[in-house]
Amino acid sequence: MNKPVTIKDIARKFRCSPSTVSRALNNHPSINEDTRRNLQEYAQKVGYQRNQVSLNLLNTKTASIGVIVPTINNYYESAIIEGIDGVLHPLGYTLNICVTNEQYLLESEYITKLLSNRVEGIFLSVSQETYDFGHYEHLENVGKRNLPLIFIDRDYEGFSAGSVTIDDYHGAFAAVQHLVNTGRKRIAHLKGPNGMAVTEQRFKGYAECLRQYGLPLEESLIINTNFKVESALEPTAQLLELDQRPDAIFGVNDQVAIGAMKVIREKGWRVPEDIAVVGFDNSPISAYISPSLTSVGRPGRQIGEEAARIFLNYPDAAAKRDNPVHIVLPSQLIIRDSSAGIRR
Amino acid sequence: MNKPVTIKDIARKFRCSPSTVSRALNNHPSINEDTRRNLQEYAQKVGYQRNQVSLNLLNTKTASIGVIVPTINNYYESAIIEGIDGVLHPLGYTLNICVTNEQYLLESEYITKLLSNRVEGIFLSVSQETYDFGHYEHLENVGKRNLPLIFIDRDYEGFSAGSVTIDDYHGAFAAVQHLVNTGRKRIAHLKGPNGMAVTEQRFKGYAECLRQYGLPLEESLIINTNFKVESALEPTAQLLELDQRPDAIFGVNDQVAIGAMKVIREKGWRVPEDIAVVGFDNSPISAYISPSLTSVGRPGRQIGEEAARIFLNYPDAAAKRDNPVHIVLPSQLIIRDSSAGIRR
DNA sequence: ATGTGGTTTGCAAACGTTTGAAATTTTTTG
DNA sequence: CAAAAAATTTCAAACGTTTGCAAACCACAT
Repeated sequence: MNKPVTIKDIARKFRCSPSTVSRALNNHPSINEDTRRNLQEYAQKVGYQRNQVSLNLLNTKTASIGVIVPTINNYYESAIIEGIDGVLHPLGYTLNICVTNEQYLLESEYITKLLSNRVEGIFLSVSQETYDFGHYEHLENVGKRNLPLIFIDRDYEGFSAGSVTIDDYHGAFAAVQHLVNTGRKRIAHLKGPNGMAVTEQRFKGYAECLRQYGLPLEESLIINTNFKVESALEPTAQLLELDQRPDAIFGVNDQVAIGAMKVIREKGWRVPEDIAVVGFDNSPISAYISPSLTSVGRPGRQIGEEAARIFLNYPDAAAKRDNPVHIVLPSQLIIRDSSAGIRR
Repeated sequence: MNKPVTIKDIARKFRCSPSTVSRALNNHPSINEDTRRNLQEYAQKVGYQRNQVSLNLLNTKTASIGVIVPTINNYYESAIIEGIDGVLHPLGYTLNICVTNEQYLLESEYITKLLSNRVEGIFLSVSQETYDFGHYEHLENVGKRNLPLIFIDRDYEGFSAGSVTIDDYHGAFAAVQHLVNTGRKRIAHLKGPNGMAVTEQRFKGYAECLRQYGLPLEESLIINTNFKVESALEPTAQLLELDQRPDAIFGVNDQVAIGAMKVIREKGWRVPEDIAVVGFDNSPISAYISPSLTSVGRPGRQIGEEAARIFLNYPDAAAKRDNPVHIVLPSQLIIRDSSAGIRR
């Protein structure tokens, strides 16, 4: 862990000025050919690495941008990051990935850190806690700096910024419509945590679809989960013990749907014959489990790409704080075995 | 996107020196109470954020460390990152997560970037390409700087550095032993890409176990995959068309095992009655699919934690370049339905 | 007035690099 | 050989912050 070699060190060694070394290493034309070669060779030998920190200071820019997400352990989130990186990496930007673990405190801490590290933009998928408590003071300084802020996946209407989200509403609607069309009458919903936009939009799609098809919205058929597979177990068991058992379950995501399927099987019912199951995310595994899972696909990668493009167009009027762009990408129902077969 | 307020701006506004502003904002005792309050209030109002870049330069340290992984879209990798962060975040370190997507070029580029950004340590899980081509020139400058480098998950013997890995060998051995003990005679292996340590260690465990139990090692029963679920489909189909069909399949990871199960079902065979299946990773989903998947668990989080501890102890002799620490954590077989039932 | 002691503020240097302009050295030319 | 031109190198400032040390200011006692 020895000190990095600096341009000054090299200059001292060669009894020349730091300017000369700098120009030599940057192939500046006004440097003598021999000098250039000697300096470059020596720099290479001692493993000189230009100090980017000093450059960032000098240029007052960093070519780095912050990405704050609740979790990375998940197909969808990492697809978003890939999408952002795919657009921004070729342009020389570096991503600064921060994982909040759904905690407001960490989110706030990371915002401060990113601002203080002078990132040139922030992509934010707000944590569950932030949503729950609804306080957005940590974004104030982002506003004061007028730094490009783009909400990804989870939007927050209270703060005027660009956003790229999924049409959860229509995705959910399509899923439930599919269940209705295949003859299901009592469709339960394993809902996410109350208050979150994803959760509520999907719920809305579910509720509205039932309404349009004249089916009742029954409270006993709607139970909260927290997106994790385990959180579906108890609620599903509860559903199966109802006097009027559901004949379909719409899970807020694939994890929950998979958890539900497990319980259904364990209780001796069949999927899809007795109970159809539909998830949300179209995670890679959903096509390979048995029965394969019908699911609503979200174009995670595309979200990231669109968000990156908003960032790149930021100086444009359209993307500005007073009139932010909101992109809503469609989701797509992918029908598989877990909901197959028409019922009469 | 307006310029950040600096300490100089504030000083100009208040007709005082930058030193005074700096001290006031840092609650230095020698600052007049009124001055302090005024300056702090103003700084707060205009959203002043100290410029960490300049501080990093001044102190020639950054309290940030690089983490280079092939992918983050995966339970295991993200558990490792969580582990590292869990230990290092409370101490004020910031992680700089880089995803190589298994490409040597990106890995090399990130190493350079991290060095040049003056990170204080690097955690590296080498990419598949790096492994394949076996060139480690990109690590030379890390060596010259004598910067703490810790291999996580995938070790490379050619470069003297600390490492934390999994005992893949014994994990694989245990998995195959379990299959043998439950009466399986023709155990196939869906191997990973040749040359990678994980792949080869697991293969070794498989091969050695067969040898110890007097079972032949048949080439036709060993086929390569690339860890992804799709990559198991064709190889499994191939296995099922053999004259002497296998009665068990040991997959290099859960994804591959799940892919294999799908094909087995589609061809009309039963798991585990006709063919037992065992995976590797104990990914969260493995307990919830049907049949639930027997798998070898890897303590990802613990890997990250141990690696972080090596980093923290780096000045110690034990962790130094000339005598690096190598920690090998045990893996653990978790038996589920996909391999249940004894056969005679 | 002068000195003492305490409080508060400012100066200047430092971190590593780049870059316009000035200075120096080398080469060319008449 | 001197002058002009060209090639090469150095100087100094800048980015934003901190900090040891010196300076300024104030109140109060002599």
